Amino acid sequence: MRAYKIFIKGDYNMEKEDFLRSGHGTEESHEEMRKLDSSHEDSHQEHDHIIRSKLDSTKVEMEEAKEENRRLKSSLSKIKKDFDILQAQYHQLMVQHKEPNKFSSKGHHQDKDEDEDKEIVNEREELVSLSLGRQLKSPVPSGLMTNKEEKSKDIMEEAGDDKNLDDNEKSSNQGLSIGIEYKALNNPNEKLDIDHNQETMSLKISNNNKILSENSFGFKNDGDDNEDEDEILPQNLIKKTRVSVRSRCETPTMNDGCQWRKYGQKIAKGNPCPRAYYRCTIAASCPVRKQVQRSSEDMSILISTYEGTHNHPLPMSATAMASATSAAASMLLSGASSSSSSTAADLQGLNFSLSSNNITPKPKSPFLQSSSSSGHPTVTLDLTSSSSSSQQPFLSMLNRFSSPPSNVSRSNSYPSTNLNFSNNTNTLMNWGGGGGGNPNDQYRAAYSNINTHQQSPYHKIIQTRTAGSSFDPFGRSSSSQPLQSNLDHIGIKNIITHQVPYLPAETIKAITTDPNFQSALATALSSIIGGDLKIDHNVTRNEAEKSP
DNA sequence: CGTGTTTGACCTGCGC
DNA sequence: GCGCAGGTCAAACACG
Repeated sequence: MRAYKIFIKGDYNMEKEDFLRSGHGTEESHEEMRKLDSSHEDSHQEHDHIIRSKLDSTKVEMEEAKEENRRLKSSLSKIKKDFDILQAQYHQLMVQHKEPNKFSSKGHHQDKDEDEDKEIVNEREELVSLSLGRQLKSPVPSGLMTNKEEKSKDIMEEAGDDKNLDDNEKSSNQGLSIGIEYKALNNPNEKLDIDHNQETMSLKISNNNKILSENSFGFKNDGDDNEDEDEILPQNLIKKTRVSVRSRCETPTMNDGCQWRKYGQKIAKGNPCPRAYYRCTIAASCPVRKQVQRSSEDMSILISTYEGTHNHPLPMSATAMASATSAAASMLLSGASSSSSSTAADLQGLNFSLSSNNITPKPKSPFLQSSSSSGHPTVTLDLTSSSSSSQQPFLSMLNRFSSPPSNVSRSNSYPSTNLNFSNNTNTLMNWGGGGGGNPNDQYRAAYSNINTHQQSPYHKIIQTRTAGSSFDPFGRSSSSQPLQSNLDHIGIKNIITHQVPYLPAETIKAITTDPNFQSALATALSSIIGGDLKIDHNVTRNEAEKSP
């Protein structure tokens, strides 16, 4: 029996010879040989049968694969249809918003020809920088624009996608554009590459008719311009705006992806906990500072205050933080420049509200917090509020956008914005995980949620991009992205078709309706959430709204 | 030995 | 002008 089995697998002739050599030369052995031959036929048939069965199974698998392909094709076509519809709706919306804003955004640069508009549009579309807030197409911001930004602009003009021109132009007509884009500094042609070792970010903020301020939280490609801008820009007469992040963290410092060096420590008045001073060490000349202090009210709350502008490429996890702080800064600055009335906008369930006057101290929105630290206008990202719905932290977090934080200081010295990204998980403490390491890994980490939680609410935000083009969450144009990226547009309709109920201030409206802003914010949020949170894919926004 | 932290001294801005 | 508090500097120290 053992020999038969060997025949099936092995060399029949060899086994037969061995069998003869083994001394079986009698009739009995002949009988055995006949049995062996017949068994060989049986084994051969068995072999054929196995092959046939394998073929059948392979055919079945192929059929399944074909069916899967058909399903994917159909879903893709459906997505494309949805996308087209949404694109049209977005166009319609933007046209509606375009008319009233036309004057303010183009009022003082009507002499600019259309080519320049398109140029800037392309720039806005493809800038490596994080462009937050309102940006005007005037010679003034060109002074703000660093050489590298101009280079990137040129690069983008080369690689510009005319498909997106209309949308971006409409956005820019509102004087607002928020986007994060990356480029390879050394090789512009690698702009679309996933490798972001050389990615840089910058942030430019300007008003419709005047530059508000060089934002302190974005990332410029050339930090040497800081001083010049400080001299040029009147808004820099006020102290640098800060972003304060309140979070529950047991560790001495919050991992925000940047590398910091401690240079001082002080016992601040009114707080027994010492305040630590850090500066960014990724680049020697980086002016960014960070203060870390525990709250006197709740020792478990860590308050990290950021100030300054990075002048170097950042790790992906740090850019996520930058996105969040930039969004907060944008809120602050837009609020400071807009009318005194409170403003609000509904962004995919994120009730972005903002009020910006120094006259009415009481905030009408969760984001209005008039706080100032040493005369610095301060934006507070509050990550500290506890949540009972741990299963859907992000949804809860979104919902808490409409509830004012209870533990934010307030004063009237400067306008301040408070973003309540409340959550009860310590995963928030890790902005993308790891204080450095391979930027690609961080990039993948930041994307992990996006790719695996396509139905999650923030994923829908992340995937909302300017119509006609495919962007990754960091704003890079990625029309050549693989299928996954295209599929990621699934959620786009949820944001565009969601009508903004009331838009008192066009600035906030423009900010919150700008897909680039949504992307930047979502990027930050996705990094906040990290890979630890499991978002229920089946949760709808209505369900999210039900949660407390 | 290089890098990061600690800590007292010093500088600066603001309010009185 | 003075005092206070926030912020920064830099030498000493610790650590891998």
